[in-house]
Amino acid sequence: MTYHESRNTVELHTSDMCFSPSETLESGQCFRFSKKSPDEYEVTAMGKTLTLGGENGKIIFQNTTLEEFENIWLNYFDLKRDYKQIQDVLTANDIIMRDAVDFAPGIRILKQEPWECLISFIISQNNRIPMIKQVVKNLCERFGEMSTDGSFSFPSPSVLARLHESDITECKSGFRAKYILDAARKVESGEVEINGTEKTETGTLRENLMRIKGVGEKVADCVMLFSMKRHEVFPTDVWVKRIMQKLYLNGKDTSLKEIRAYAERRFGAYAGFAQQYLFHYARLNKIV
DNA sequence: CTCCAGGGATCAG
DNA sequence: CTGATCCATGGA
Repeated sequence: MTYHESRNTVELHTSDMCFSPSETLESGQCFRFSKKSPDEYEVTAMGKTLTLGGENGKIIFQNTTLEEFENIWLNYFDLKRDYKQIQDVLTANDIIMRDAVDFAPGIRILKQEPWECLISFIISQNNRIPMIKQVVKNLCERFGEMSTDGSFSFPSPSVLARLHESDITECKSGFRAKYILDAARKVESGEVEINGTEKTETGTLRENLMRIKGVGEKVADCVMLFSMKRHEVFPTDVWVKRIMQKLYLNGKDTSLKEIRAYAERRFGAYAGFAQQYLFHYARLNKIV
């Protein structure tokens, strides 16, 4: 992997072809991005707005510098990790995973900011991706701070904690407004720690997150996988449940708990990567 | 009109 | 502990 800067853009060259901006962004991990052209996405994250595009080993990062690329985007897109090795392990003796990986080999597991990720996945419950994006956008535009480039920051826990539930409902969050408020209060007060949790054991971290109203196992696992590098967890939603039952469990109706346990046993330390390949595969192929 | 969405809280058994 | 029902909102 090599990269170089020229005129406010950074070009990234990879030989393994395990990074696709579209596959990564469209795989349902993050919600503040938009498609600018068939091959260009605008992402707002880490307090920055980035435009990126390209496929097949050559990715262009616009509106950034070499320093910013190395300090922020390399980490955010998890570009230092060897995904070829992960795919090799997952697809060894697994024809199902072979198909899922081949369908979108360019998916990366992002390293998002925990607070934004937490609120995003609280909003995600019983909701659809376009609506989740809209609510997140509303929160940012109403309560975030506008930066010089005109984009909005994600509002901090202290800002949201001081709001009334009705302020949040106006962002079209529906019944989740009280959950967002509870999350803001518990993070703001320090009752639930979401930063500097690297040393916390995954099970303990999950229990802590679930002290927030509106955070169950699935939301907690998404937050841990997409913002805390807990790659051994296997967030089990309806899509993952359906595809696991269909492809791995002979179509037998199986509880979420059992599916999660089965997957964590089968995929081990790479369960989170497997989950993301399977989710994207199931959703875009409309597998029932 | 009805049905449902990257679930979870609540309540019944 | 497991299963059913409800939840705001908007698009199909």
